[in-house]
Amino acid sequence: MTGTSEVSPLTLNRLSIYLRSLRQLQDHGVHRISSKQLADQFHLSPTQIRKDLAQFGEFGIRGVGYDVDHLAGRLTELLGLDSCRRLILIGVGNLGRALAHYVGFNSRSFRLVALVDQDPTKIGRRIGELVVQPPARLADLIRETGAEIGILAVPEEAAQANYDALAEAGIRAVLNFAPARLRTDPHVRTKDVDFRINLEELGYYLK
Amino acid sequence: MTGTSEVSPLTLNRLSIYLRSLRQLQDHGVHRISSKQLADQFHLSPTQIRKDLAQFGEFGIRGVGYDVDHLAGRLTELLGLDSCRRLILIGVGNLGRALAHYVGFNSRSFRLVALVDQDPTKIGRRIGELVVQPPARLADLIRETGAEIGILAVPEEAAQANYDALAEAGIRAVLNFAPARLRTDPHVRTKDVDFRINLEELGYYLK
DNA sequence: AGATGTGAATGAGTTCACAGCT
DNA sequence: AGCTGTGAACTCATTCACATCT
Repeated sequence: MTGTSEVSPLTLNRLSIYLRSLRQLQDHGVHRISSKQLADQFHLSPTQIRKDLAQFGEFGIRGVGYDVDHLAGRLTELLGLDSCRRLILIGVGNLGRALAHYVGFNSRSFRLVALVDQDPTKIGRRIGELVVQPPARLADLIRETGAEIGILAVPEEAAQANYDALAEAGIRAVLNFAPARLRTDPHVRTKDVDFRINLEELGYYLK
Repeated sequence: MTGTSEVSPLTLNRLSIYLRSLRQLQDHGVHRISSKQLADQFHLSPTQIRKDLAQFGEFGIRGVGYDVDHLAGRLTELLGLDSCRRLILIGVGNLGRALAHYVGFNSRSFRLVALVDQDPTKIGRRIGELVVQPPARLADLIRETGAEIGILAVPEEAAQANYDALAEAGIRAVLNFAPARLRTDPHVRTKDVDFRINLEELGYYLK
C-alpha cells in the first residue's frame, strides 16, 4: 500500500532497528519470528512493528509470523541499502577523523569517497585511502565522485558556509555534526546530530 | 508552574537550542528579544518557544519580550548547566578518542574525569590529561571521581556488558554510541546516539 | 500597540482490540 | 489456535487564536 504522504523519520529509524535485529537473528540461524518474539528480544513494541511495516505492504504470514530472510531482504530494499550511497566528509578534525574510520561509513551501503578541509596543514594528508582536498575542489569532487550525502564535521562558525557550499554543489543530503542552527536548503535533506544536546538532556534529569 | 508530570525530551532539547541561541545573541550585545525575532533568527517557532518556556514559569514581559541575559540565566539553571557533571568514557577507539577531545565534553558544564578500555595495549596510555584504566577499576573510578554520566563508545558486542557494569557501579545516566539495543536499567537514564540510523534515514529519501 | 502566556483545536504517533487469514 | 494487519481510541505534540498584561 503505497500511501501518498511521506514516511515519518521515527518510523524509518525503527525500520533500521528492525533490520539490524533481523540480521542478528540471521546470524543465529533463526528463520522465522513473530512480532511478539522480535519485540521481546530487542525491547520493541509488537504492534508498532506491525504498524510500521503496514505502511509498505504485507510482509508476514497470518497465524505464523515473518520469514526472517524475506523480511530482512524487503527492509534492505525499502531503505535503499541494497545500493551504495557515496559520502563526502567536510572537516577532518578529531571528530571528522573518527567518522572517517567509522565502519558504518564504509559498509556495503555507504562509502566515503572524499575528504575536504580548509586547513592548509591538513590538505594533502592521507586518511585511510583518501587524501584531504581543499574546499575549492568541493564542487568538482562531488561531480567526479558522485557523492550524494555530505557529512558536516566542521566547527560551529564554519557550518553554514560549508552547508551552503554543499547545497550549491548539488549535494542531496547532509548529516550535520556541528552544533549550529542551519538555514537549510529545501532541496537538501538535512539531519542534525548534536551530542551536546543529548548530554544536556541527560544532565537535566540528574538534578 | 511546577507541573507534576515529566518534561518531554523534545521540549528539553529545544530548551538547549534556545539557550545556545541566546548566548549567541549575548555575544552580539543583544539584550532584549521577542519570541518572534528569536524564531526568525534561528529557524524556530515563536509559539513553541513560548509554550516550552511556559512549562517552567513566566520569563518574559508582555508587550515587550524577553531579557536575553535573564532568560539565558534561567535556562542555564533549569537545565542544570550551572553545575558541572562528571563524565566517564568507556572505550577509547577512534570514536572514543574523538569524543575525549570533543570540547562539549570538557566545558563549564561537563568534564571528562575518567577513561576506561579493555584493550591491554591501550591501558596506561594518556589521552589529554587522563590515563586509560582497566575495566576492573570501573566501580572504584566512579566512586573516586564522582562520575554521574557514562559515555559508551565500545563495539556493539561489548555494549550490553559495559552498560550493565556501569549500572551496577551506580552510574546515573548513559549516553550510548554503540549500535545496540540495550536492555536498560530503570534507574539509569539512557540515551542512544546512532549515526548509522541517521545515515540510513537520509539514504532512504534519496531513492 | 505589541508581545506574552494559554485554553482550545488540530495534527502526529502510539496503543488497543479485533476481524481476517493460515 | 495463533499471529498478522488495521480501524478506532487514545495519548502526546504542535499550532491557532485570543485574553491578558505592560
